[in-house]
Amino acid sequence: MSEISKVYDRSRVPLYIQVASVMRRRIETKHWLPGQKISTLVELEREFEVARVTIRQAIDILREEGLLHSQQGRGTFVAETPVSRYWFKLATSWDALVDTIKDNVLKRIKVDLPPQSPTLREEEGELAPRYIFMRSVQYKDGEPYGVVSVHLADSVYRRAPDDFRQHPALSVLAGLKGIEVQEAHQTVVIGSADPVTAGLLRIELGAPIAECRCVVIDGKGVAVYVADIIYRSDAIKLHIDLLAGARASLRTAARGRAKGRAAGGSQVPLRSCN
Amino acid sequence: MSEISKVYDRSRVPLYIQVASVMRRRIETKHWLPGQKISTLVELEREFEVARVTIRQAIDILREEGLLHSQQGRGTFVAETPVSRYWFKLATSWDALVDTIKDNVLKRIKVDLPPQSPTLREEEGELAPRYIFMRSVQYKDGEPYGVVSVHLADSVYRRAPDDFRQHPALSVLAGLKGIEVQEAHQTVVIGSADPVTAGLLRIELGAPIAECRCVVIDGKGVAVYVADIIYRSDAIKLHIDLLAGARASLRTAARGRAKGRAAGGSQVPLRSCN
DNA sequence: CTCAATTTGTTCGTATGTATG
DNA sequence: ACATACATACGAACAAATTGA
Repeated sequence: MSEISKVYDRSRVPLYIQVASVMRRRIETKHWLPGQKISTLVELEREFEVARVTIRQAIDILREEGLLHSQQGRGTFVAETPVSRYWFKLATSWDALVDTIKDNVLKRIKVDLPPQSPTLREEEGELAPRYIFMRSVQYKDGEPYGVVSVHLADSVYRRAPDDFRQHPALSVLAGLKGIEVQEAHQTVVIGSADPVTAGLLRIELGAPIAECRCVVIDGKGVAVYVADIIYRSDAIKLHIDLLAGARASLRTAARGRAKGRAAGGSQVPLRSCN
Repeated sequence: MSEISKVYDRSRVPLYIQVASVMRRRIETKHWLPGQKISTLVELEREFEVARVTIRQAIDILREEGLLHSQQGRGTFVAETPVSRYWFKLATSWDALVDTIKDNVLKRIKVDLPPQSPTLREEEGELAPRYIFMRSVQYKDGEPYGVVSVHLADSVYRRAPDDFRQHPALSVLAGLKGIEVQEAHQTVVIGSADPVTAGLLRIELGAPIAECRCVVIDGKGVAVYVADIIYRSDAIKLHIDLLAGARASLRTAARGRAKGRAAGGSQVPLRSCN
């Protein structure tokens, strides 16, 4: 048995779907450029070590998706205008997070059996006595890309019920006076869509998703905001500035030394150490 | 047509695999608790609106994975010791990154046609004149979980060729004197495995993966280290302290006021340069 | 202990989908 | 396009183990 068929065998997914997913990826990663003619059926047959019909089935899928178009006698070509992916930048700081969500387009979803309170891990603070539960779907260009399920401490909710009903909870929370935020963190893992999520995001059951959990802990150690956010995996991108901490320190230090001086330019001096 | 079968129809993946993935998720999210008896076949039949045999096939998959076990006449139960997933914490700062990889278990892979130099985007700095290309696979408990493809500037490589051959490039780089790091960032998106990656990581073709790109830019604006790292999606977890920037500022400000006080504990003083 | 209800395990027939040559 | 082989999915019927009345 050849190397490549061992890879296929690892999967229970039909061959032509696997082949399609590989070709789709080549287009997305610009390995196959827009407008370019892709390999001939014969070449693909040899490369993937599958029958011609299987290649054709894979190409059919991508044609339906608008990623390829074929012309008899000429060949198969990559579409000129591939869909843009990974447009949503996951926030990595409080300010960025509040900023990105402040003018989100979202639609509230009714939940039949709202959970009374969130289930917290040890490091996620203490439970508040009462929570409000809300769920909404985020849209871009009419396409859903995220589902947000929020547990908001009732005490916080009562401060501005109308605002919380109409606007993203976190941005309302950030604007409230007198709330001391002791901790705010977000964890991200990759999971797969359950039927409810798949329905809301209009993706396949079991399709990869990014599961984000965002917890805000107040000055007393109480988790006042607990959000489970699920994004389509092809919508999001994460950009981490590995030197951000150092940069922030420098900025503050500089500010401390020469008070009021701007942190100057886009470049930072940094790392001449070692 | 019912709601749920609409969801199924969106996918070309076999039904029993979809059902299995939903049930797997319930176990992972503790919706079904360890040791608990899950719904009977008849109930599951009704819930998923599929035939009994299909439910059985799904359960068979999870039994093979060690997540479920059934007993005739009693029922089907969630395993007591579900496999731990998401154990690898993706680093979000330079120090954490250097720290996590410094004693990695990895195996070098020979690459037939190493690319001459990386393809950089605008924000990723200037190309160095020459690069060395290396690829390795990272293991935990004999299981592969990551593939690292590194382009290292030749000028840097020559500083310590032996070290670079034997140890993770980034930790060697971090230890080199006189290298000024101007930028270091990492972007993460979710993709799907191509045949080569699937083979190396022993996952299905098209299975979800985390694609990380890590770029280090030196003082002259040259990208000296460009790594494409691919992780199995079920291996990694990302923890973001949203207040890290603010915290770092505070820390430095405090240090500025009371000069010379050690940053305490086993933590490296770090970045006290400049 | 037996009986009935419950629950998983197995098998058949049929129809359609997948993959090859 | 065709013939062949195997996988997927359904519904139904029956067998075997477990439980509790």
